[in-house]
Amino acid sequence: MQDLLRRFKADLFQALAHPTRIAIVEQLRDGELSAGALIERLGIEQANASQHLAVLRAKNVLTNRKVGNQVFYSVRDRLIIQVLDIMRQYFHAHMNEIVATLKAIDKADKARR
Amino acid sequence: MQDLLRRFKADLFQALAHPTRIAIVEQLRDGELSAGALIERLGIEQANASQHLAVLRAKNVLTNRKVGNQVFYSVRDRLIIQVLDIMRQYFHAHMNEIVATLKAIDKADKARR
DNA sequence: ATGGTATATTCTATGTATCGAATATTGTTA
DNA sequence: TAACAATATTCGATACATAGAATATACCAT
Repeated sequence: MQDLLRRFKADLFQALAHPTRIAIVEQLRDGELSAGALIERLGIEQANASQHLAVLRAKNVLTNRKVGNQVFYSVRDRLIIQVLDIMRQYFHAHMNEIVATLKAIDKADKARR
Repeated sequence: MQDLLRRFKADLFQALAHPTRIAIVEQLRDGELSAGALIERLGIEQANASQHLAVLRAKNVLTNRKVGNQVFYSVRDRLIIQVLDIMRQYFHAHMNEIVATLKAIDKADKARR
């Protein structure tokens, strides 16, 4: 059981472990949005957005409701948003090192291209 | 910047997105432990533990200090533990569905073998 | 120096995640 | 019904993550 619980948590973290999916959740912080609105705001491919939304749906991070042609998404439980807020605190607490790390990542990224 | 921040958050979630790594962080909740002690408590391969510890170190979730032959690990910032605590709340809030999901996962796992 | 213990790293095989392109589905409107 | 709009799914290529086996490193004791 303890073990299953850990797998569940890991699964949930996995669901959030992508910048685009974080962006989606952040966009939904203040209420629901249609898939189309999300795509527009994030400026990403429709198929890609839909795939990420599917991940978040599968892990029950988001719920959706259909209204005619459109699908509106919202965050199912604000605890998820709370987690993101703590992450923000964490970020502020460790700004210095983090910025250094980010720069390193960015540099590595550019080198790879 | 907003973008880099999201990548940072995603990275941190990624670091926590494995049951073994969650178990490690949970073991360290009340203070530091040596790598050996962790391995013993979790009952996993030495090399595997070391790899997971490397991930957690790389993302600055853990810090370590050497004492002679041994390396003691601890959680760098209790905010991380707070995140896990919120996950626990989340778990309790959605117990029913989660248990169903876990069973499904388990079943799929067994079918795969 | 030699051997032993604790931990880390590298290698390799396998599985999982991601993207964009193409296609399918569902609902709406003419 | 046909055409269109919004969203979802499937596919194929590439990248990333994981486990275990083998090997390396660091420190201690003799």
